[in-house]
Amino acid sequence: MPPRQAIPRISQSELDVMDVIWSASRPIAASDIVEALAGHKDWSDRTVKTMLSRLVNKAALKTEADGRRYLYSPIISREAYSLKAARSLSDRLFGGRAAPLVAHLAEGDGLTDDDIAELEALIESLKS
Amino acid sequence: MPPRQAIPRISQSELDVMDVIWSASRPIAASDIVEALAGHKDWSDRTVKTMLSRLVNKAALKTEADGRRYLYSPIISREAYSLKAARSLSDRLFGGRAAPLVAHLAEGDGLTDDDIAELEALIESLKS
DNA sequence: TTTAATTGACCACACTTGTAATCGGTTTCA
DNA sequence: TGAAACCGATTACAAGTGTGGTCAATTAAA
Repeated sequence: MPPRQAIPRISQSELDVMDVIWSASRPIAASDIVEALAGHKDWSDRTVKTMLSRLVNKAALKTEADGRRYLYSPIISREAYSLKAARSLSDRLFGGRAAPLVAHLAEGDGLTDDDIAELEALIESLKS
Repeated sequence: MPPRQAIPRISQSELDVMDVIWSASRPIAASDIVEALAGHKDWSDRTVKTMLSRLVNKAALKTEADGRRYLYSPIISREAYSLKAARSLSDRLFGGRAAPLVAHLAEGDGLTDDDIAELEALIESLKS
């Protein structure tokens, strides 16, 4: 049995950092992460560095040396994390049932026509 | 404009307490909450009391006196909280789109046939 | 009526999170 | 070649969280 990968708890802000790294889809340097975040987050570069260390510590990221700096890449995939988060929300608040969750999202214009079409196709494909 | 109810951040453990109170659907005493949690949570009653105070502080619960004790009831409804949480998850991890979220839940036997049927009916009703 | 149990109020303490500052070693540019 | 810039490591510090202890008042029981 391989040591099953436990998915660590990733905080809100840490998730913003993970997002950049997931999107990069290749090992990426801290400076590039800082730059990518600069648009929508008003963080000092030290703050981003702290997040990176913490994420490495909790085994969400790994590093490889590149000269005197590191390149960061995910250990936890976006898929794995999203799955865990979705499952946990659904279990915790909707008794594990997807329909009420979707119904909730639908309330208050939460779903566009495209969403609905997409969902319909998905349901169709699940019925087999 | 009525002072729009801001939904406070409720932590994981606090949510367990809220769950009991939501399920009670009537004002409920601390001792009953402790008892209800005893099954699946290994908490001291002091711990539960602390949660209750914090929840009252963050305006998620209100109290009414009943003799020398309090009865607790929700200010935040389960609906409101669930909606907020679902919306936030969907935005943060799935770009606000419901279909990938449902697709994720579907992976790994996340959805039963009943779920799928229910979803289908829901989708049908949304198409209008 | 003295004692034990109950209740909310207040206090404690380590860990996490958000948000950095400082330090000590490299580079690189003037 | 000496100063400036850059990098990761280490440290800081307040607020939030998980978990529970102490206290004072009250009530119920012996």
